[in-house]
Amino acid sequence: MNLRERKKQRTRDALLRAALELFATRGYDETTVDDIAAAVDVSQRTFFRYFAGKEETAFFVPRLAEGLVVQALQVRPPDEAPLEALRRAVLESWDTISEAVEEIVPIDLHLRVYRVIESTPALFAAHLRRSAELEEQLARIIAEREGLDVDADPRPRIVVALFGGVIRVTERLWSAGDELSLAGMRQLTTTYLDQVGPALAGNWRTEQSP
Amino acid sequence: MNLRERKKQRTRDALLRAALELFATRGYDETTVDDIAAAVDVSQRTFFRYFAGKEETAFFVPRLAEGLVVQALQVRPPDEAPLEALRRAVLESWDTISEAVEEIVPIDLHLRVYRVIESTPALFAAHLRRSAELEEQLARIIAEREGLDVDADPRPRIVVALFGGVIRVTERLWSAGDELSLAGMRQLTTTYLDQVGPALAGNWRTEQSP
DNA sequence: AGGCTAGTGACAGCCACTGACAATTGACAA
DNA sequence: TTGTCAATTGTCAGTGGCTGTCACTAGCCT
Repeated sequence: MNLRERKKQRTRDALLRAALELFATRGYDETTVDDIAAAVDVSQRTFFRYFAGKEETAFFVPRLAEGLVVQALQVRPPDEAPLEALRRAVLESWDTISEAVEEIVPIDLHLRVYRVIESTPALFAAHLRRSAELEEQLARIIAEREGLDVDADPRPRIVVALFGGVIRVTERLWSAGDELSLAGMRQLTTTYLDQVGPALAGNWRTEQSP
Repeated sequence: MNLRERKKQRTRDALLRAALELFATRGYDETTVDDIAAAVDVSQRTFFRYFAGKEETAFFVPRLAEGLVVQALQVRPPDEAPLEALRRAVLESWDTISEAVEEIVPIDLHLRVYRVIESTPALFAAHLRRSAELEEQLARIIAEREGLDVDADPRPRIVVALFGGVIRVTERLWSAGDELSLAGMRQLTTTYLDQVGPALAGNWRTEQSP
């Protein structure tokens, strides 16, 4: 790796970390691109040469995570039921995420940023859009596993939509609570996914939720 | 109604219609607030006195629609199953929407704008966020119907998430196709909702989708 | 060593949006 | 009717995200 390359890499990482640190402490809207650039002592123009926009920095880790989920789902044994495959793919990817990112961004920092994402309208909206795109990818993979045509058969998209919905509900709850750890997220997710059956079956009034 | 009030109303409607017309023909990003203001011959500042932002104009009709859905769900007989109540509330609200809006915005214009919403990243993201907020409201109503505590029992949010997911899938399909009518939307929605059961049950490979 | 080029900074400009202040216009009472 | 008050509007200036342009500098390669 060149000196030039290394320098670029360092600038990029510095910008990223500075941005996330500022978002986590001061808030997203309260952080200007000039602030970020100043923290790394480069011009604002340089920031925009590394990132397409302020938003992109906030979604650096989520972006990596999405890639991991897709990969994980692709290697799931095809005889698993769709919901089961999705569940395992997500849980697996969380096992990998720390080591995949830690070098560049301390995952603890990301967890703080995640809270900012959930509580900042502009970021939350962007988050949902990214999720929608991810779900489209997942639906295609599921369809392929099952030997179906995504555009002809609604079922892959429906299952993924249900799964994504549950994930989003747990994300909200998790980020609103104070158990900000991967373990906590794991816990919440599994219990919520276990509720899918009960939620869709039977009469709620005759059965208690755990 | 005052002359003053009437004048305000007229300006507001004119801005709204001009904005939607421009979005539908030229595209959202290609339309500046100055364009909209100029089309109505008021200053840009006046536009911002009527609307919090460019985005707000694009979501005028959806906003009304959301209100109708909430209302419709609230008056559903409480002995209906949650998914059934949601389905009927939505279909009912679509019966009402035309007459509720037509005076201000031709519903045909809105359908064209809706396509813009789905195909413009910034608007699509905003749309998803609005949907998330609506789903939260619906979940609370469902919980109340069933005599449950939304924050203690996951099931209301899960059902609503599933329902919302299906709706969003159909919205995408509908806006991507060329049957841009309320009837077409209705049709798609009912058949997709009918697929929820099959999608979650049984083995996909042994059963065909209609 | 010297030419080449990627990376950068400085500057100008667009667009969404906001605050402040002055001018205008409708409302309402004397 | 007229004068006063309050609501509406336009103008101006400024902030922040983002982009194009251009000259300059620092690392690369022969």
